[in-house]
Amino acid sequence: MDYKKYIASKINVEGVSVEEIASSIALPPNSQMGDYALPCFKFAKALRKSPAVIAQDLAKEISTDDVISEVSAINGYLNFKINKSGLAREVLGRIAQQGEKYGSSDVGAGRTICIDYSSVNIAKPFHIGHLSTTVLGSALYKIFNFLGYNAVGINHLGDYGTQFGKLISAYKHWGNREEVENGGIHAINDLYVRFNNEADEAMEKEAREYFRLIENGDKEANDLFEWFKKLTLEYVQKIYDRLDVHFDSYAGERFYTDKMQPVIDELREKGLLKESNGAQIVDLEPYGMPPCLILRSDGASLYATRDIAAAIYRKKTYDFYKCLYVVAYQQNLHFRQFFKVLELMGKEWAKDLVHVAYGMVSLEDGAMSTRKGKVVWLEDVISKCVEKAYAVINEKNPDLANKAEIAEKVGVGAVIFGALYNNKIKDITFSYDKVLSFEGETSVYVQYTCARASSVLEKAEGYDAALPEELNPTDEEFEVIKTLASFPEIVLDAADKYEPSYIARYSVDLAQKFNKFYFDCKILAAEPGVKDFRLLLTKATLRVLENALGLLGIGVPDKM
RNA sequence: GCACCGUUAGCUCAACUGGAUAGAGCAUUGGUCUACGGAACCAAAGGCUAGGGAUUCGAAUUCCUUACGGUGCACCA
Repeated sequence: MDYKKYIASKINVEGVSVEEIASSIALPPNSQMGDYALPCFKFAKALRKSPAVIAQDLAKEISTDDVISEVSAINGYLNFKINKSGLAREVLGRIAQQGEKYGSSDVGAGRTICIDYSSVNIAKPFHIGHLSTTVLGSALYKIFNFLGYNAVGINHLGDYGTQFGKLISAYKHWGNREEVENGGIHAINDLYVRFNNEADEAMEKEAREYFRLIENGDKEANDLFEWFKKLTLEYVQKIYDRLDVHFDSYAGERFYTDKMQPVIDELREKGLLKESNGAQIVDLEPYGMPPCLILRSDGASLYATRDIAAAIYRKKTYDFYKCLYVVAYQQNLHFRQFFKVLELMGKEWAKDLVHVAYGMVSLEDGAMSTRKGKVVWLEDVISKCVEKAYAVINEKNPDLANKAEIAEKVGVGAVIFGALYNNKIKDITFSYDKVLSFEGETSVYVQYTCARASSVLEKAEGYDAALPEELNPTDEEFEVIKTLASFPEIVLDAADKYEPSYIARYSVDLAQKFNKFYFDCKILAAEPGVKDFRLLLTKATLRVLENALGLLGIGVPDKM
């Protein structure tokens, strides 16, 4: 039940629609005032009465019922308290019935949403800079699916470019099969780094030649490239498995090689292409942007060319409702440019392309630099976190059966949660201290809350799942109930703003309220009727915390 | 130089999108149920929301401006 809408339907203000009123309804700063509030200031002009008088008049008109238990007017606000027993019954009933579907919806039914995220580069290991796009995109993928959309996860592989010519050149000079097989992606990366440090003019020339050979289908060059690609994908798949990240397509840059010419033809046909300093560009001066480069002066295509081709291909293939690009804000201009080019080409769907921009990751002593070896590899961060989780479990709960499995959930959860807890636009300074902190606003805190709840439920050994007619929740209980009730709205907001952090914060908020309840109210020792209610509340909280963390890709152990 | 983003407690961040007394965590100090898991709970202290102007009944939130920081601006992706 939508309480805002219900309340709005009872309020009659001349010339204002029910929807408008519903959207004006806010939550009071503290629950002594009420559960919902309508500020009456904006009606003052139209009604030619003071807000305080309006609120008082409205308060007189509205009768209480089995939903609204109290109406009051304070300082121009119309405050509502809702029937606690009714809300508690309704919410707990719904969670019990919907279970892991609680919070989901069918608002997205029939709509496809493409999400381009993670987009690994072939031959480059994952460092913490890749974490944001991967877990943000993955969370959005899960959230949109949860809301009934058909989400399509796309890993737009970075598998095209002169760097692969460099890599082959480096391999031919310094590498060998055995070393690469054993060393995997890091061995490949070392070769690439060495090329950048040591290559002379001759090798640079050779690299360009190798790249040309890949393009022209040369067998040896392509076999090497495919081998590097295979090793890369095997390596990243292990990380994706641990992070619970999935894709429906791995169509990367190379996939669009033969799809760019039609784009160039179309641009030329529509008179958008212009020559400038030997290159082919789309002039974006009228829109206050630098030109978008389509072809280099040597005729080669560019980043934007492929992205335009990819967008057209995705529209044709998936007929998306929206297409998201989860890419750092560094590339803001690039997205604005090629979105504009598509618009100029007459693609009315260009408005459905969204750059979901997020902040950058740096190290405490400055920006990361692969060449200087100033990098933090993602697999190292994950291992350290899992190791620490294992150590803590060993200390606090040495007799647990499946410690390694639990440590994996806790450690990996901390890595994901740390990347999703803040607004995505904020820059992050990576520090092990922060990631390894297991107290306060962390996934570990939420998981711990779940373990407590599980433990209580286990000890309860059965209870009456039917709620008594009349519940009189305490303040602590009611705070939990209200928070449980708001989950579906939080999921919608998170999708609307492309902000998984809303869900991460919600999970901490719910856990805090539950812990307060847990501390203040005895569950197992409570009198029979109350005990059943509290157990149901505990079970519902556990369910919703699992749903929330699940949307972020974080598992919940029942003991830890 | 131009454009975009950011600036809130000692630190890291919130603030339901313009609403009531700006809230959490960490760190500091002091406390807590003879426990259903102390990875918890409570409390104290900590704020001219970077500065200035404007709009509004009402601004951390919108607009203008200044400062500081980040990012980007033609053949890399």
